[in-house]
Amino acid sequence: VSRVLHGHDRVHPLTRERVQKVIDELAYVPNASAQSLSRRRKEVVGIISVERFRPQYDVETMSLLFYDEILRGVESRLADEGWSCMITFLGPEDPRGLARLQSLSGKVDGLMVVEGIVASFALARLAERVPVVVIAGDPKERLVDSVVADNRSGTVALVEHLVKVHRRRRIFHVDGPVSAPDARERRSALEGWLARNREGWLVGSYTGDFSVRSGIAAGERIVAEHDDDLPDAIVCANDQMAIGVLQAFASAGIAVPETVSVVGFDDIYPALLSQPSLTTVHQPMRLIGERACARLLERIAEPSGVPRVEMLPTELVVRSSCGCPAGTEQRIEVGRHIEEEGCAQGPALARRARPKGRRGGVVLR
Amino acid sequence: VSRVLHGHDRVHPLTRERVQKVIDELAYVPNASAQSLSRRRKEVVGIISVERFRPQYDVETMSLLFYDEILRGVESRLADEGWSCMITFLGPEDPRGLARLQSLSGKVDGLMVVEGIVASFALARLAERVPVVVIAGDPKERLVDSVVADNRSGTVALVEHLVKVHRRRRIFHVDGPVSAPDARERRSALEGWLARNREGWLVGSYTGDFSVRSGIAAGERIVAEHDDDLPDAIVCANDQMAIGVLQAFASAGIAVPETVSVVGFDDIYPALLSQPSLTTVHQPMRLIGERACARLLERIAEPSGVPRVEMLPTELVVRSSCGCPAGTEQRIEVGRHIEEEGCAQGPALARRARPKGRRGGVVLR
DNA sequence: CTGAAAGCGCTAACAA
DNA sequence: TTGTTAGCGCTTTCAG
Repeated sequence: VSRVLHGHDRVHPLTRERVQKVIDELAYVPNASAQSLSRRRKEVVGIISVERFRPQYDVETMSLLFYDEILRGVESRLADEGWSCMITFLGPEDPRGLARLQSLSGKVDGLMVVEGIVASFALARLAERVPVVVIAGDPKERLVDSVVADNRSGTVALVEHLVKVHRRRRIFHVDGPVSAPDARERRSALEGWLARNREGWLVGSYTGDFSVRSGIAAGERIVAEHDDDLPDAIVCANDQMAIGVLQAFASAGIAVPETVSVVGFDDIYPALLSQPSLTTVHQPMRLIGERACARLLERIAEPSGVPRVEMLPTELVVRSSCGCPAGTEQRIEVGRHIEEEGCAQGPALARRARPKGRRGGVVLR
Repeated sequence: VSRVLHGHDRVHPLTRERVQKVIDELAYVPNASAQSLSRRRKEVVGIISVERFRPQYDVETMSLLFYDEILRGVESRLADEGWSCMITFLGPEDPRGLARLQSLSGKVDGLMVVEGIVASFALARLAERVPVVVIAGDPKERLVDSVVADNRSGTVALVEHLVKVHRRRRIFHVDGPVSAPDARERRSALEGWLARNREGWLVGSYTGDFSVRSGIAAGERIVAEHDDDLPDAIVCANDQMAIGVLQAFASAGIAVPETVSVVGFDDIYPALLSQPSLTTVHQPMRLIGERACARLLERIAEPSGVPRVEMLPTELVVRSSCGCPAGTEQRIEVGRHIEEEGCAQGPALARRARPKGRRGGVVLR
């Protein structure tokens, strides 16, 4: 039955037919647990994503679509392979978190983890047991495979658009939390560009927490402190905060984009509907999911080897909050697809790199 | 090790400690496949949901949030139990569909299927192998367990609000596709109410396909055919179509809600932002997921027994497109939590009710 | 090409 | 309380 089912072995056509008939009659489906046990492969990967419980839809909820798109990307890649996907949502402070991760790790051949949920020590522990790919993590991460969007060139495209096209020179930065790697990337790209180019400079900054609320606070602060001398442009680390700034400015009667430009990052749905519609940067979420999954499958097939960081291009989405005419919606791809080698000496990887009886570095396919 | 890990058996405290120490040192996690094989239980359930690939966010995409919320409900229920969840997205015409379902059914203890993806013959086949719960299916379904929102009382609440509060008597109905059970429920509830109450009556209807586009078509048709004598209210089978109608009316210069009311169903996010904001009915998606999952777990524990339909209350969301003042946002729970017995004689269930070598009715745990 | 049998890693029943 | 062992259902040698 096994031989017929998988078609690998040579089986006499008549036998095959006879067996197949019974398979069909019984609607036989093999027990996956037994298969996995025997094959030492479960053909299942796990993805750990963020839980956020919200009773009502709002702008914050919409940013969750980000994760749902990643999931869809992962699943579609997996479907091509005949594998399946287990999903676990974890809150930032879930007390059962570790236990759930552990239990999950026994049910899968590999794990994908969305940045910001799993503490790095837990990540290292997981990585000792199964291959792990980090999604949207720190591109400086050298110990685990990761797939990220190119936040830097997205930011640069945004600033260049502001400065070169709209001549907005005095930039105010609404930053994200220091703990968020993507906020870090965006900030450092912004600062780097401003340091290299005399045409624009920073007139102030505010550290928010990625929420609309903190964007409103930033906007109010700007109005209060720079009222006589508003910045030319507000560069926000994400769309939620940009929407908050827009709201604060609307309340204060400040015209966007006439008086000041506002731009965001992420391209969440409400950014499209805001007044004025928000110029932002789009991340290829679905592609991120697909690539992360592809990378994980490679790692499962070949656990040894150096971890890599894969960086995906983003899209500058030009709408009207930057100063372009209302109704504008132009998408420009920025950045390129980069793959960088990490560091083979990392502790997490070091152990994984030498599975029983194998020297690292050998490419097996 | 097994005894220590699960704590069931009496193990000497010293032995337990000694064993636990090694477990910790090795960071031992049991192989779930071997456990499942031995226990005859995988502690995994599958959920089959709809795939819809959309390169850009728009109103249609937002309606997908519906499914994502269900998934989150399922997962949270499962987490309480220490079980895991496998997700499969299926397109309506996926040629690999059957194969994927089959393969999935070998990996799980039970399946939840979102209405409208799996043909009923395939559903029956699945139900022979594993317990199946249908989500948002036809409440007339008597052969499989199902969990649905109470579309009927939601519709009734909507119409009563329109007729009794706003005196909108001449109703136009923008219907959903005949194949959709929820559209069917909403339609028949509307017709039933109108038949029983003389205060309102139908002046026309249009059959759409749940898309914004078809809503626009409906709106244009209404404008063209009823221009001199517009209906008092347009009752749409979902929010997307209501938004389409709103758009068509805006283009035609028809004032909503002054001249005519428009209401939707589902409470998708863009309904909140439409001009005017849409009065609609909210379904408790997350709860639907939780209840469906709970029901499935019960069925897995006790496969025999009569299938049930569980109906969850909805919320009337009163905003301004019905005629209430702009800025209104009132939520009123309607309908009650109902559980109805299905038919134990159904073929799908009949076979499941007697697993090999067992007479039904024996509770095994 | 087909049949037989040794595991895969675990649980649970039984013996000690 | 602890040790031993027979499966769980499948894949994959190895013999024939």
